[in-house]
Amino acid sequence: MRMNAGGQQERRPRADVQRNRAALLETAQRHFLQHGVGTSLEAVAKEAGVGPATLYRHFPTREALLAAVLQTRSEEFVARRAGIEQLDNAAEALERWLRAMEEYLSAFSGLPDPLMAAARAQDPDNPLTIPCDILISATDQYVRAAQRAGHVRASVQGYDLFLAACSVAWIKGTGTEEKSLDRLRMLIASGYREQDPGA
Amino acid sequence: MRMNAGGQQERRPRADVQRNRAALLETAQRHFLQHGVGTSLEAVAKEAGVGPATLYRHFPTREALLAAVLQTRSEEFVARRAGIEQLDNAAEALERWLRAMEEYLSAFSGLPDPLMAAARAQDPDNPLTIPCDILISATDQYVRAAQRAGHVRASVQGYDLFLAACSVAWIKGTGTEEKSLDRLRMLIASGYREQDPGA
DNA sequence: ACCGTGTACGGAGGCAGCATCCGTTTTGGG
DNA sequence: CCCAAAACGGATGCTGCCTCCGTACACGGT
Repeated sequence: MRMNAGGQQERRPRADVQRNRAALLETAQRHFLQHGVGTSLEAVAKEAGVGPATLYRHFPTREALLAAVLQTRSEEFVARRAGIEQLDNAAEALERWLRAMEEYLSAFSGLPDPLMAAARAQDPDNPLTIPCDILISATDQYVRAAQRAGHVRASVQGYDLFLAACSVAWIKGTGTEEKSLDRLRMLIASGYREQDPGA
Repeated sequence: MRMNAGGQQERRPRADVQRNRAALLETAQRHFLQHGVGTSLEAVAKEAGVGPATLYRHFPTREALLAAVLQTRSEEFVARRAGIEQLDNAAEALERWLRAMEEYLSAFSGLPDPLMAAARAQDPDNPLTIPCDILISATDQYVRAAQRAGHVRASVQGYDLFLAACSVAWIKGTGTEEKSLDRLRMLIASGYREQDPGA
């Protein structure tokens, strides 16, 4: 008899459960991309071909659905991170990481809001808390490395740049044009970079 | 006979209209302060002692109500601006202006979103467009003055710092603690300030 | 003081989205 | 093939948005 870690009976997951879950994730991702994180969950359920109750059974809250969709998206993201970690230039690694994170955060319009809420509350029941903490601690790593190499001011913390990336992602989500965003990114970069003393 | 600018008959505004409008504005401000810009308009109407239709007749959209409430709030704001303009230190004037604007923008949680939408769309029908444009052009003034005095990098535009202020206000609205906000403000200030060449 | 006009009011109602309950269907092990 | 457990999904109640339309009230004139 199948047993799980807790010593209870284990059954192979039912086929319809997996099917529905996959359909929901796929549809939800499309709707999040198109209409932002505030999209109608009823519409998602209908388009996925399930009733509303099925959606809520799989994902009790909007945040849970969001976290699950982000999970599927994070594969590409971690691959990108692996590429970044091979860089020996800590300053460029930080820069690329921030950009990657910003793109991740602006995947769906409105995504930064629930993420910030999760980052603040530290509620273990909020499914977004974990991905959020990962982002913050990773940023801190890159910042420390760049600081050791003398590229970043000592007063800067990883969390600060996480906030900055969230900000840029938020602004991006409001539809601001790319040119303005670029100038804002430059402004932030000027803010955290150690001024070159050899000039 | 009373005439208005268009040459049409003019009547003194009815007493109940003014009363209702004032009650709505007062109640709306309280609700915006307490629950953010997304607060229930039905609840506002009920607490102001009027029907929903009366609210919508006075303020056809949520943005219209928001703009009217902001209007009443802006008196204190312009007074503050008058105080700033008397400063002869352009760098400090800019700094104080940015801080004043940030506080104005974070008066109600969620306020930056509709404001950014108005800033982007430039829709003349959106009642938030005008206050928004005022903020942007004022920021530009302060930036130019500070640049003439050599305190701010030439690459920085007023709109950039408007965006930055919106960002900080947005983050503030998500409930981030003041300590983190201060570090973010420092980061931004380091970003726009001209590095002192005499060091 | 009263009256008529036109302006403003507000309850009722249609609509959309959220979240849940419970009778029914599906699934897969025995 | 059967049956118990598991999952499904339509129906439902709720809240908030916004509008329509019959009613009440305020104001200017007499």
